[in-house]
Amino acid sequence: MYNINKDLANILYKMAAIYEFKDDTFRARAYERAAHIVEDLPDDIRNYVKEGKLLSIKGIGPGIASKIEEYIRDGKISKYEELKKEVPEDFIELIDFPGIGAKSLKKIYQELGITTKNELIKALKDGRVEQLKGFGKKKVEGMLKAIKMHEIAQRRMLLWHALELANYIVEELKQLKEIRKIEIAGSIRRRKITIGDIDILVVADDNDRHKIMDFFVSLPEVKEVLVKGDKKTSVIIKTKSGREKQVDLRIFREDEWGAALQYFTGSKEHNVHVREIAKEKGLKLNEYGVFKVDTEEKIAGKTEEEVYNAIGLPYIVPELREDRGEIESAIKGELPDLVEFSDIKGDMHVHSNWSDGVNSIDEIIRFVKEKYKYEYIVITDHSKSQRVAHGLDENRILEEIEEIRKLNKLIGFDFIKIGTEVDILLDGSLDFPDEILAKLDFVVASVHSHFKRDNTDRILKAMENPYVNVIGHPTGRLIGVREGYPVDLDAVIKKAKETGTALEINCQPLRMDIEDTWIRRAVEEGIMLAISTDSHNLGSFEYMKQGVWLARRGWATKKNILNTRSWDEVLKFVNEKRKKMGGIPVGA
DNA sequence: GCCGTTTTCGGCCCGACTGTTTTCAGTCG
Repeated sequence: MYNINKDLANILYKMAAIYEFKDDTFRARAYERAAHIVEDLPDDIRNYVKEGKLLSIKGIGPGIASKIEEYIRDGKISKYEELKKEVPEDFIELIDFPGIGAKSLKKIYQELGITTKNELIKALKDGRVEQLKGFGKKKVEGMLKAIKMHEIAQRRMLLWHALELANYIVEELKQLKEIRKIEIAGSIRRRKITIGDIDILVVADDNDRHKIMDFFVSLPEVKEVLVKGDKKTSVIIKTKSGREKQVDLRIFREDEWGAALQYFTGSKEHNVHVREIAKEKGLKLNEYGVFKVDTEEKIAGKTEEEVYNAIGLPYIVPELREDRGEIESAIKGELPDLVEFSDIKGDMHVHSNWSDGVNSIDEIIRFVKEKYKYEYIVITDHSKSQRVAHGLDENRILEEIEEIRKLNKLIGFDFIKIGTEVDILLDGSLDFPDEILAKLDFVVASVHSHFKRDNTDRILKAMENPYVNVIGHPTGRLIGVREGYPVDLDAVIKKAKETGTALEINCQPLRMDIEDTWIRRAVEEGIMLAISTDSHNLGSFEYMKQGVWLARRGWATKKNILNTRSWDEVLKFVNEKRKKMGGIPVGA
């Protein structure tokens, strides 16, 4: 999906970097904050401008607002064009490399006249930088390493993979009996869909710190030690699949645990906001506890609840900690009661070997009934246009319906519901005629072709079909592989509300589609969401958990999620739409 | 550049680690 917000945010980030270079730290911070806000907006920034609401966004004042307006009007920001001339082009990028700071770059620029990345690398290697006052051998090595490492840091890992890696390290560390508590913090704990690095926190006695850190750096997967102290150690881990990731380990005392967890779970923006509130109340919050500023007396720190309560807030779950209004809601006592995995009653998007799934329906039944407490599974094999996926034609799906009826009879109840993932064709019509769709219990409709064009019209038309219950993976994006196709999700949400159609939260690690900010918009509009695994094999059913996490990051409660309902209630949802849009009710 | 039930000016989160230093600046998260 083409997104002007992301482009604008990028420029604001670059302006922040330039101000950092110019030693204008606070202005840099303001731009960085604004960039972050723009990036997070669910709605197109142009709508805020149109409605004159730009200045009502906290963190955007008259200065940045006028630059945003200029960007929308002229496609550029003249101040940025001006600033770019003051800083070598390569350096704007280099400032954001972890391990290289604006101050060092500035000194190298001023004293050596270096302006490009390649010249910089050369000067670092031939000893010119090392001669500068304040620089030395180690520092030069560090900068070279930072340039090399940048690529690793840029390649963010998918949540599911990062979690597997983090869990493995946790299991290794648990061998040490000196570790009394251990927890994964950072963006993994907040369940962000991609992960930069891994933060692990432990509780141990002061005397055991060295032993733990020594053990940590000696793990066979550790490729490089970046820093090693007795409170904090950072390493680069290389996984069997060749992926490299930074892992930080920090050790705390028992009575600091809650403050440490709170601090290192972040987000940075959430923490800054929380600490501002603490400050207003004459309190100081750091990773060791909550303290009274005047007397230095420690008043909280053992648990996260205690930390939040000490500064007058209720506990805020990690998934909400992004400074997207959760603190204001917490103050008002209006935090949502988020959906949980245990609320899930079924999976509404599953492929069997009738199309491109690996397993037979029988195998799926046995596996799912054993492992999950679901009341139903909807089998949604592909329709005929998906030739590569062995999509079913009209005859084959009728055969599949018969097979499912037989299998349900064997287990004594209708555990398997009959569905399809029907292709939305180029003109917005569907790959099955209504007569076939009317025979099914549940219909997922998805776009699988023409990813370059704006697909809003196709999706809106598909939603008007009385038998379409969910729009599958609404944007079609594959994280780090393919941008989503252009689609106006605001229009889709509006149509969903109008027609009684749900939107999917697709749990596949590469998809995680739709994103949290859009889920939140859907929740605000009161439309229904279905968390679905889109499973093609038995292992994929486990992804339901990360779909629930994503929904939680979008502030979804149980009532927003269609598959927290019993099948009778789902049928009501299906039949309401069929009635409203002129279709035949299920089973009629 | 942004923000404000102590402020429209004067603040802007806070501590660990490293390297280059003899007490601290730079950088990170």
